[in-house]
Amino acid sequence: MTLITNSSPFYKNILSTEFYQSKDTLSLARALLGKEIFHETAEGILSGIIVETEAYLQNDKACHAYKGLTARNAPMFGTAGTSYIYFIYGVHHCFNIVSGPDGLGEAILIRALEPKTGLDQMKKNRSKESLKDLCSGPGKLVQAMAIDKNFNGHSLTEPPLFLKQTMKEFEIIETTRVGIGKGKDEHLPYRFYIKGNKFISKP
DNA sequence: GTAGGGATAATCT
DNA sequence: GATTATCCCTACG
Repeated sequence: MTLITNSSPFYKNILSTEFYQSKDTLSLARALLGKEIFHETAEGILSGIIVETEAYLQNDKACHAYKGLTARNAPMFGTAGTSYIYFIYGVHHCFNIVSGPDGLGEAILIRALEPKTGLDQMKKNRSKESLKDLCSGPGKLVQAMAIDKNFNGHSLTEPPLFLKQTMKEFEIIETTRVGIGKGKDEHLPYRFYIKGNKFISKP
């Protein structure tokens, strides 16, 4: 295993707290597209580029924080740029990036990644061979990237789990969110993805 | 290739 | 006791 020190070029271009705090949640959901998530694990480095996001705002009925602070959603009220991870359907975890000022319960769900680094390890984690099956959904990417609930509340400006700038260029498609029930603000156009990218969870 | 439904448990009422 | 920001397998064209 390669030893990486804090002065390594590998840590250049890590997105700072200022990046997350300088935007409202909808703007950040767009800005996160094209950024690359890295996870340093014992089995090596895993990474993927964010190709699909969904925003959840405080005054939005589908938001976990809509009814206020609880034990589960507490990280959503913390500092922008920390992670919020929850368990859903008794089966899957979902990975979110907290947004908005402290005390406001907003976050962005990461719905899909384009796998980049550590492809063999991701295939093992997922028991799938096709690249399209590795990260094309919120539950899938958490499994592929070996993210677990211990990262709930982790600052994404620090290893071993962090985001970096990339040079990617693309067009953004805006549409409605996935899996939102009736009467829960399901019509809001809070889902964003990279036009033409084949690694999104659905068109 | 697509549609339908079951799995499964933390969280909140 | 109901609900849930999902995934995967099976059945059928």
